[in-house]
Amino acid sequence: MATEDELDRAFLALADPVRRTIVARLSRGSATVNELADLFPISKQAVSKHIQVLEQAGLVTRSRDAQRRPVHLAPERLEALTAWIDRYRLVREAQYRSLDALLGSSDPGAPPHHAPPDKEHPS
Amino acid sequence: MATEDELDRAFLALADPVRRTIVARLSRGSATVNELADLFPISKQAVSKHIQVLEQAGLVTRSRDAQRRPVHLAPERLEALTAWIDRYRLVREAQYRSLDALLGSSDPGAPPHHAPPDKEHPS
DNA sequence: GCCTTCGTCAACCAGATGGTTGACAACGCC
DNA sequence: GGCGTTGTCAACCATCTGGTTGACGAAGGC
Repeated sequence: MATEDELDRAFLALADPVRRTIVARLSRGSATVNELADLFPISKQAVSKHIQVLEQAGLVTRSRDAQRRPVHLAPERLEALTAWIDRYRLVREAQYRSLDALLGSSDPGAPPHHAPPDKEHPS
Repeated sequence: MATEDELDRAFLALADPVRRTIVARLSRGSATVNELADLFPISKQAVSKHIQVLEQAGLVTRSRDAQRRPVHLAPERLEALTAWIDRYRLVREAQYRSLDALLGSSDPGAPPHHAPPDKEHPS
């Protein structure tokens, strides 16, 4: 299970097309900084920073190979993200489905399909 | 399927503990801005901004109820996120598992477990 | 009609982010 | 030892973010 701060960093890391492309590339095998930099029209320093963000987010790891520092994907953290999302997605979809089945259809403009706002925090 | 820009906004939206808490709260039912603001020690204007971020990310929708504007979770976009993550997570874990089974164990410092970096972008 | 509640808009501020360039350390090849 | 390769560190800059406060529009209750 990831801490709040780890979730922060992991989601933030994926909120950038460059870093998502890096993840996609790494899912097909490790790569060096220069190899990854070839994928983008930005400097290798910028790519190095992106990798640091991914590393601090726990999404990638690095090893040593002479002067190279290959980057590898760390799927465990990805799994933690889907776990977080699914916790709320599934609850919600279950509500949708059960009530959609009940109501037949729902007004997309004002989705009622569930109990009135469960005010657990009234003023 | 979500566009790159939509993924950007959705991941960015979840990269904040306040917004994640809002999502968690909404998974148990809709809520108004003031109800959500009660959950945090910040102004309702700030919460309103967070909701705008979530709305532009496609993670929540809003409806009208007199002068209230209830916020509802939109699970479809959450589903798109897990779909994106799983695409790369599963590939990667399949590699891990098959090679872990093959090798018995792997050096965590320098995970080799697959073919040498598939250089599709050599200089 | 008046006032309260709900929510947003605008202006502003401190700090983080993503990019640049330049210098430099580490390693291996000759 | 000298050189090319790989990658990082530091300084700098423009832009975005998350928060504030203050004013204001919209909808109902009285």
